[in-house]
Amino acid sequence: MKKLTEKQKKVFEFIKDYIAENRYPPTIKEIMDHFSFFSPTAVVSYLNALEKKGYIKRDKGKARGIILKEYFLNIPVIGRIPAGTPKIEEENFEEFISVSKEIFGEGDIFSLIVKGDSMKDAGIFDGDYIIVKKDVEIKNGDIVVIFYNGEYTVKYFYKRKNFIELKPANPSYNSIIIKESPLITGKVIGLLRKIK
Amino acid sequence: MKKLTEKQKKVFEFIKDYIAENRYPPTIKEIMDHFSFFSPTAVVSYLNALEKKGYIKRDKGKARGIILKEYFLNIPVIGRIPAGTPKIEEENFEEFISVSKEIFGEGDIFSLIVKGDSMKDAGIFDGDYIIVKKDVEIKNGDIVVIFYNGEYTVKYFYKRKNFIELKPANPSYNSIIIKESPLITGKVIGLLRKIK
DNA sequence: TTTCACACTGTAAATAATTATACTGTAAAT
DNA sequence: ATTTACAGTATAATTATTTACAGTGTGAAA
Repeated sequence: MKKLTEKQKKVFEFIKDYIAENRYPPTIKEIMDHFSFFSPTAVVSYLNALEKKGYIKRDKGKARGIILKEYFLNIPVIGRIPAGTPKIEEENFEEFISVSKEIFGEGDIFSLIVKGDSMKDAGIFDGDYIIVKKDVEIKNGDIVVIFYNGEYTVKYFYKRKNFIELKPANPSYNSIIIKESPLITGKVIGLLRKIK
Repeated sequence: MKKLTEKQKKVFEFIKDYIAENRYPPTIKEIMDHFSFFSPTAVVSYLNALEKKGYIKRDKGKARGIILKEYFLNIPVIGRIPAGTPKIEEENFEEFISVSKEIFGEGDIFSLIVKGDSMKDAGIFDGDYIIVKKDVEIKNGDIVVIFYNGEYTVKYFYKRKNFIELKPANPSYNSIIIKESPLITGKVIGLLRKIK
């Protein structure tokens, strides 16, 4: 991404701050007033520069049509998965986790609430929100969400010679060994925890 | 919070979806068009109902001045704290973590990136983003961020009879015992992890 | 070293388009 | 009896765009 000049940076920062405070973008006039410009054209030239350099996108003709490129990913949280429900597609989530795109990237991402302590040595505890990405290549050692025996579980994934090992991160539990190709829902790419 | 009628809910959902998609709120006309209303008054009556019931706030007179009440908390991420810098006030953060307010609540909250494995048995790993809240009461057993010996560290907090124990969650490390009252920066209320 | 293009940073003024509000009225549902 | 759920119309306010003009600095070419 191209570098901004000092003043461009200031304008960009103002837009960010404005959105953080007001939850909607500023108008050209509001930016103009804030910087004590005497003409909206001054602002427009900044917005053009910011857009050209890839920092914002503009919805032309629309009021407050300034969109920050570096922005958020809304992750739907599937609170309770009724055991035996293989479709997370049209889920009835109530919550969203919104995170800067830099954190988890983009893609088909959702969140599950972990039950149990079978992954505790991997730092995944009961009640944690795991961030799961669909449609990614699974490599040995990855933590995956699989649909197995009518339930969703989180395990380490290992492809062995003649079988697949789904290994918990807790010595109290045994690995699950399966012959057939498991129904992998996604790869765990992140975690979010609330601590009381 | 008062319950919404079916149609009010639909309008509210539309506003939420619109914002998720466009990053700025819809105009009255856009809502009107979406629901094929023939008059903006229809929309206004819905917005009034939503505001009265506490679901939105309106910035009167401003274009797209619809604000969702249930919204996000922007947590500044302080990437690297130069050892020996006791002020996190005017920090030079680059990142924000934006989370639904339901997750971590509200308040003076920031995030630090964990270095080291001294809290690994608490499920806090190297590279994790811990969510820290200032100005909260610290109780025994809480995980806290303290400024000690020119550095920030994360430890369990225990107030003993004649001293304070700052205990790591890793048998390889020893507790820090201090007599004087430590400079507690905040309490760890959450965690966010990226998994490669 | 000078010149020239070009990006950056603006002023000024007019216009077009978008957007919100206010008032009046109707009718069904709770 | 009040809330909910609209239509219709008019107007005010907000907001974006466009065109024209100009100074400053920077880097490259001559």
